[in-house]
Amino acid sequence: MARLPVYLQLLSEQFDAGVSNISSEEIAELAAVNAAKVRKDLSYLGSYGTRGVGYEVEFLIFQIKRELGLTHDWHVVIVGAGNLGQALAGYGGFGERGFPVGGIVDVADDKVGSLIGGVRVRHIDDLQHIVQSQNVAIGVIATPGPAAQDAADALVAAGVTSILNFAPTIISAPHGISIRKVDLAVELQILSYHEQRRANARQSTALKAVPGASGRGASA
Amino acid sequence: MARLPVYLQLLSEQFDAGVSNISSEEIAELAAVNAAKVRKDLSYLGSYGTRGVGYEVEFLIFQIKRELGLTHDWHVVIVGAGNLGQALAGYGGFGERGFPVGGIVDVADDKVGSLIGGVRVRHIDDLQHIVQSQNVAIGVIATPGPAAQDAADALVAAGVTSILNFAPTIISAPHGISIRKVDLAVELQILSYHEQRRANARQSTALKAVPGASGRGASA
DNA sequence: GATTGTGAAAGCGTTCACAGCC
DNA sequence: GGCTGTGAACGCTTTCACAATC
Repeated sequence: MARLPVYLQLLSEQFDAGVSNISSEEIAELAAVNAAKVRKDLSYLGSYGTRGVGYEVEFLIFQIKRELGLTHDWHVVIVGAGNLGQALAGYGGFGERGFPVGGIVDVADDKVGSLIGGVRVRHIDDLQHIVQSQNVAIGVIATPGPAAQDAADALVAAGVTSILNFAPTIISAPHGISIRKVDLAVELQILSYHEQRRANARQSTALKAVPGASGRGASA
Repeated sequence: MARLPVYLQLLSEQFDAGVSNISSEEIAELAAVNAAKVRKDLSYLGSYGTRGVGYEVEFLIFQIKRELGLTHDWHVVIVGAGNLGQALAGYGGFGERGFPVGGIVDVADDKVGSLIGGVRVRHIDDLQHIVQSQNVAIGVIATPGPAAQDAADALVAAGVTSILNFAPTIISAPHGISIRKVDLAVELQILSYHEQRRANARQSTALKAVPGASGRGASA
C-alpha cells in the first residue's frame, strides 16, 4: 500500500487546516486518484469510516501511522559521505519526518571526522557498532554506483533490514531484506522521454502542415 | 516504459566492461526482472536483436538513448534554494547524467546571489528569462510543501513542460505537462511499514512460543 | 542449438456499481 | 439522502510457451 503515506500527508494538512471530517471523494480529489481506490485502500486498515458521513481525520491519521509503523522515530544510517550523502544528511527533511540520521559512514579516511548536518562521519568499520547502539533498522546508500553492492552487504552484515538505495545500481540482498531504489537520473530520463515525444509530435504536425517538406526522419 | 532507463544504465556498465553482445536472459539477471519482459520491452523499440545470438550492446544503448531523447543534454532549472534545492544543485549527479543545472531560483531575496554548485541563485521573477534563454524544458521543485503549487504554476507560465517534484505535495498542472513526484519521506515510510510488519511477525512468533502470554495487541 | 519476437494465458490492480448502513 | 464497503467486471501488465530465425 504505497499510497498510505500520501493519504497521511494530505490528511495531516487537512487536520492542521481544521478539517475534522472528510469523505473518500475529497481525499480522492486531493490525492488525484479515484474515490473507490481510496475506499479500498482505507478499508484495508479496517472499517474506520461512517456511512453517510465519511472519515474522522484525526482517527484516520492515527490508524495510518499505526499501520505504517510511524508511532516512533526510526533512526537511519547513511553510507557514503560524498556529494549525495552530504546532501541527504544536510537536508533536514529526514529528521523532521521521523527518520533522524543516526550516523554517516564512508570508506575514505579523509572524509571520516568531518561534521555534516550535525553528525560526524565515521568509518564504515564502525557501521555495526552504530547500527546496534542506535538500534538502526534502515540504511541509506549514497555511494557511487560501483560501491553500492558493498555498501548493501555491509549494511546487512551490520543488522540493517531495510535499505533505501540512491545509487544507480541494482543491488541484491538476502530474502527478508526490504529494498527500495530512488534514481534521480531515471526520473529525469523518464521526463526526457516525454519531452522527446512532444518534440516528435510537434515535428510531425509541422510536416503535415507543409506536405511538400521531406517526411523522413524522427517522425512517427 | 519506465524500465528503459534501467536497461540503459546496466548496458552502459556492460559496455564499459567490454561486453559487446548480450542476451535477454543476461539483461534480465542484471535488472532483476523476467527475461520475457526484457524482450517485450526491447521489441517495443524495434527488432534489434538477432535470434540465436542476442543483442549488440552498443547498438542497443544507442536505440534506447534515441527513444528516451537522450541524444542531447536537457537543461533543468531548480525552484527553491533551501536545504533540498542546495543539496540537489550541489550534488553533481544531474550534470553528469546529461541534465545540467541551467539555473536555480528562489523567492527569498536573501538567498538570491549566492553561489551553489557553480550556479548563482536568481530571483523567481527571472524564471521565464532563464527558461527561454537556456531552452529549459524540465523544472525541479525543491520548495517546502506549501510553496510547491506556486512553483509549478511559475514553471508552467515560464514555458517548462516537464516537472520533477520533490516537495511533499501533490501538484496539478494543465494537460500536456508531465509531472513526476519523488518524496523521500514516502520512501522511508514504506520501508518503515515493512519494518513494522517484521516487528509484528516477530512478536506473534514469540507469543505463539509462549501460549500463556496475552495474545492481544498489535499482532496479526 | 540458441535466442528472439510474440500470440495466448494468467495475474494484479483499478474501476464500476450497488447493497448496506448511518 | 449520503457515503462507505465490497463483489464483480474490466483493463493493463506480466509471464508462459513456442514458432520463427540465425
